[in-house]
Amino acid sequence: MASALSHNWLEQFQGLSGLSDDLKASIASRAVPVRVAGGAQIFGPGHTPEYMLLLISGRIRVQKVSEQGREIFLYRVVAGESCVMTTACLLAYEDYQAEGLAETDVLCAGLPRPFFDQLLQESDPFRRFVFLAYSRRMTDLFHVIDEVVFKRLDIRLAALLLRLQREQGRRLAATQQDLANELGSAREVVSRQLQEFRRRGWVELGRGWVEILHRDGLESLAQQ
Amino acid sequence: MASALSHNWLEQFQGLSGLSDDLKASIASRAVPVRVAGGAQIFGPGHTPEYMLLLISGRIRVQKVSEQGREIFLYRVVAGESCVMTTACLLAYEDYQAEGLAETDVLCAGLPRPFFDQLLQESDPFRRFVFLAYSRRMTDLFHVIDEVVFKRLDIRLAALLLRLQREQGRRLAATQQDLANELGSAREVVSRQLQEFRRRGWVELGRGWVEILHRDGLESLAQQ
DNA sequence: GCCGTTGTGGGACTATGTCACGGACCGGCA
DNA sequence: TGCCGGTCCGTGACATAGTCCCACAACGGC
Repeated sequence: MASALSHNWLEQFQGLSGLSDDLKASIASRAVPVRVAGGAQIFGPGHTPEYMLLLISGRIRVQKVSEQGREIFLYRVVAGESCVMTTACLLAYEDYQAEGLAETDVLCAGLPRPFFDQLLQESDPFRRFVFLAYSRRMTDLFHVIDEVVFKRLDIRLAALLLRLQREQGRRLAATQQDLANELGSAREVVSRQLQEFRRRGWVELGRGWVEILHRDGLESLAQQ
Repeated sequence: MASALSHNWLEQFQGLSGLSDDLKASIASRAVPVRVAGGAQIFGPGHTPEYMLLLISGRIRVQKVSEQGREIFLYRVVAGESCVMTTACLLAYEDYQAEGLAETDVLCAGLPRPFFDQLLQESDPFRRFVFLAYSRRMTDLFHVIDEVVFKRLDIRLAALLLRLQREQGRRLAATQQDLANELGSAREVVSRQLQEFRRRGWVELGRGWVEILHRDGLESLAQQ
């Protein structure tokens, strides 16, 4: 099984580079490959994982969904990071009211619970790695709260478009519903706001895409 | 110094009751009393604590403040809990965009950083205690996001009044500004909403207080 | 082509946040 | 006692955001 993981996958995890060679070898031999198809749920209500997951490739989107079906994006786990929510599920027994979705096909190294415990006990750097991951996510959540509570939607939308542009290039493949979900808002609101951006000549719109014409306008708005 | 802590303060920390007697004795001997006056900041931008704090008495309010001065309450640390944000400051080096205020005079047992590391290494229950505290706070933050993004303000206000009533009794000592800060909203909005509750006969209002007349109305609203 | 599904635009209304103002209440002080 | 400044509260007018509803265009399967 473990042979399905490339021999040096551990190297991409920054915080784990400080581990002793012994420990690295031990992790490499005990880690189990975990594959998840794009679109599948990795954790969520009634879905407790058995391994601590270290993300080797792919993206995991962590979000919250309301009873009425509105969504909000919380943070994204990318290659080289661990999924602390699965860690949290392993360690505590709280019910998590958030869900993690594989945005793409995902490959993880899974550390079985007892081995994870052992690592926490034996390795100072490993502990630091886990706690740092926790702290990062808390910081992400603080940021979400800050945006949602204190920032205006046009500013947040402009910032989102700029972020997506950095990832995808000038032409963004996203429906207005996708954008609304990312922001925790409603499609209609995003639609109206995009119209306003279009009137100002900042973007062009189409079915399922947004094209950025003038970054400057968006940027001056976003940095407020 | 340590003599200023009562000999059995450790007992009120549920998760630590599973520690060996040796370890308990060791903690008791190494813990340092940390006192903070009501109103003072315990952590915040540019304020890194030197100890992991176990809260023996008093309350800590963790909140976020916007540039325009609006506030939102995130969670509260009460006696028998640890302050994970100080833990986070100890372990990681992230900048925390939240602040912790002593709501009352506060007495903590402070564990020095090296001793804290040692405990994490040696004690399974202690690790569990720390991780559980982290997970609780993440859950709290999820809850805040859920409320802020998806719930209507009248529902949140009703729930807040009911919570405060459980803590304070029928007559709540709080200005409308206090309530607004708790919710991350504006005083005027809270004012208008309270007027509506008054028109319905659910509350009576005064300068600096709110009196609950009919829990039922508030409850039926709050549980939506 | 037809047709169901999805995505977009927009009108009407409600909910929430902001700004501005005045008035009520409070404690200190002459 | 009456004045006075600070704090707290109520409210109108307006801006922003969310909800509900409907029309229609684009798309894909047939």
